[in-house]
Amino acid sequence: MLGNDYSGQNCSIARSLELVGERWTLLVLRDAFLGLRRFDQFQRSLGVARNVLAARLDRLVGEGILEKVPYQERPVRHEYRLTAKGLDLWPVIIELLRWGDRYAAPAAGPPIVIRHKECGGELGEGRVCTRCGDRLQVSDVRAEPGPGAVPGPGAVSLTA
Amino acid sequence: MLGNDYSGQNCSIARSLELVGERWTLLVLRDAFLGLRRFDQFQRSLGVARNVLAARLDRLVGEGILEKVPYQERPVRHEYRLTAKGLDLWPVIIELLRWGDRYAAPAAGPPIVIRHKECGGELGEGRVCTRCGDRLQVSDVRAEPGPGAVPGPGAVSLTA
DNA sequence: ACGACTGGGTTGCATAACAGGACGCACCGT
DNA sequence: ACGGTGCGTCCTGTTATGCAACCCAGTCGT
Repeated sequence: MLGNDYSGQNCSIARSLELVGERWTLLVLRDAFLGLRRFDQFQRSLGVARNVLAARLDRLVGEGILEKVPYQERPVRHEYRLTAKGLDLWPVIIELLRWGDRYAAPAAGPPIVIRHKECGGELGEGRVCTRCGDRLQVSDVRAEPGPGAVPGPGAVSLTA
Repeated sequence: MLGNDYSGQNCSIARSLELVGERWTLLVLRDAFLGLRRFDQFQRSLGVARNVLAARLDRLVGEGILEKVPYQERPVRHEYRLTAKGLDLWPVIIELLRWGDRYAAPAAGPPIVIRHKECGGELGEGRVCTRCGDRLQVSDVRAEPGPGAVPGPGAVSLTA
């Protein structure tokens, strides 16, 4: 970080931002929630410089938000998965998504819609399903292309 | 922003972060939700460089998240207030606060507690009051010093 | 009348972070 | 042997940030 970090703030928001507030970090996490796992997937999806991506992933692993698990030997390859701590950032991501949908979506509508897997209802205020009224967790939903989606290869799964 | 902005992402999260994801911006907004209004209040509270603060406030005013209203003439002095668009960022701030409380709070506990004004219950999951079960809006709550608070002059009001 | 003070900035410089591209390296398929 | 993939590291130039100094209008104390 820069010389003047957010310390001395005694505020949980500042401490959260200290961990996930760096440029690209929340977008890496968004992609992780969308099911991306591997270095190159993140890199292609974000277009971020590879050194910066490596630094962010390392940081997130160091903070226990992602974990690096080998998915093959010879050569050893790792994938980055959300830990419980990382999965708990889901509400933050969702509220950013909702605000962006309301105030910064393309004219066509939101590019992504979050739906309750069970009943197909959309996720609404307070992360409650607008159809059945359940409070939704990350594992209860899937992401679908919305009216403002553009075609192209996109990940879809949202769950771990 | 830097050369490579988050554009080309067609994602509401990226668009949100484009507006509020810069360093200090979300902390400025946190302070605005805590009732701070004036340049010097923000500056003292955050310890941010004055030029950076001026740039962030200008940006937020330009995006319609804050508005600059005069509170005296001769000399003209302005204060920065949250607009409706800005107030709608409350859920984002709250979820960051909750995550930080869970994973990055001091041992003593969270420095700030959000309570339902009417019944005194704490704000819980999904921004629902843990006592009376109401879904809470920004105007329904107040911020109080929590177990991990440190003494000192702090704003408290949370509402506009 | 004069200097100090306050609120609200602007300017200039040094440093840290970022973007972009080249490079490395172990393996795999052919 | 050769090209390709997965995952990075290194180098270099550009951008943003931190920091301190400065400015300006008005107001207050003496």
